[in-house]
Amino acid sequence: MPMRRSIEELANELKSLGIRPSHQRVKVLEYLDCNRCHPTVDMIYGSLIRQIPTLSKTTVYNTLNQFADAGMVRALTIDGNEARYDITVEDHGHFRCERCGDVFDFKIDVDSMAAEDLSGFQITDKSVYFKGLCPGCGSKQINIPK
Amino acid sequence: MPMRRSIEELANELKSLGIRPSHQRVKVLEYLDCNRCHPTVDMIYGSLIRQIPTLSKTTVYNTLNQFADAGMVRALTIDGNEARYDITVEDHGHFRCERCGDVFDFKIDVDSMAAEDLSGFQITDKSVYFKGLCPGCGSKQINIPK
DNA sequence: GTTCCTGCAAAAGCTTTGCAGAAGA
DNA sequence: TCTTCTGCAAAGCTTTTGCAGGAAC
Repeated sequence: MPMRRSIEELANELKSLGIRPSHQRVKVLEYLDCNRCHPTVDMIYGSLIRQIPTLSKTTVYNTLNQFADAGMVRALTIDGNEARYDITVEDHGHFRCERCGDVFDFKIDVDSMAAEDLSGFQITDKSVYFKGLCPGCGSKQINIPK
Repeated sequence: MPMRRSIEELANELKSLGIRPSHQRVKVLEYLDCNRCHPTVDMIYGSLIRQIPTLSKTTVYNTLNQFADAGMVRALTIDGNEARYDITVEDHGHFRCERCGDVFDFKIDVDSMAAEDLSGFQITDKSVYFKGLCPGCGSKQINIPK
C-alpha cells in the first residue's frame, strides 16, 4: 500500500501538471507519498525541517495549496481547527477517532449511496467522514473526555 | 419543512437535556430551528444582535458548543475556515457550492453505502459532503475563481 | 448565598499576505 | 535578465480562555 515512488517519478508527476519540481515541492510530495496518514501541516513541516533546515511553514502551505489546486492532494477538514492532507487516491472514506484524533481510511463506494434531489447539481467531489472510537481506544472502555 | 416550534417547546427541549433555558440559549435554538440554512456563527450573531443588543459572540460560541455536546446540533466543517451549524435531523448529506458557498441538504441513506474494514470501530457519526456547482451557479457557465 | 451565565478583552491557533532576497531558466 | 520560488515577518480570521459583574435558583 505505501507504494513509494522515486524522486524522479515524483518530479515527473509535478512536471506533467505544470509544477516546477523544486526541492521543497518534491520533498513534500515524497512525504505525502510515504506517509499516508493524513498529516497536518505541522507534521509535514516537523519532519521535513530535519532534512531542509531552512524550510518555512509558508512554503509548506503554499505547496499544499498548489497541490490541492492541481488535484494531487485533497484537504480534509474533518475537524475544524486544522487541515489534513491526503494524496488523491480512489474512493475511500475517513474515520476520525474522537479520542486519539487519528484518521483512518476505509474503502467505500460513494456512488452506491442512495442520493436524491441532486439533479442540476454538478458534483466534483464526494467526501465521507465517520467519527467514533477506533479499535484501540474503544477497547479501553473510558469515557471520551470533552 | 421549517417546522417552527414555540418558545415553550424549545425551552422544554433544553430543560430535558439539562440545559437551563436562558433567553440567549432559547433564541439561538429558535434561530437554528427557523433557519435551516447551515448558518455560521456570524450569521447567527448578526441576526440575534438586533433582538438582543447586549449579545456577545462568545455567548453564541458557548451556546453552540453546548448544543453540540448535547447532540442537538451538528458542527459542519465542510470548508476549513468557518464552522456551520445544523439542527440534528435524520440522515442527510451536505452539498457545498464552490462558487456561491451555499450549503444544500440532500437526502441520503448513509447506511446503504458499501463500507468495509470497519470491524472494531465504534461509529457515532456519519457525514457525507459533496462539492461542486449548484444549479444556479452551474448554469452560468463561468469558471470557478480560485 | 451559592452557583451558573453573560460578555468584554485578551490570547491562542491556523492560515494567508507582503515583500525582499535567492534560485532557476 | 527575467521570471519564479522561498521564507521571514506581519496581518487576518475564527475560536477559546480569563475574569468580573450580573442573573437565576
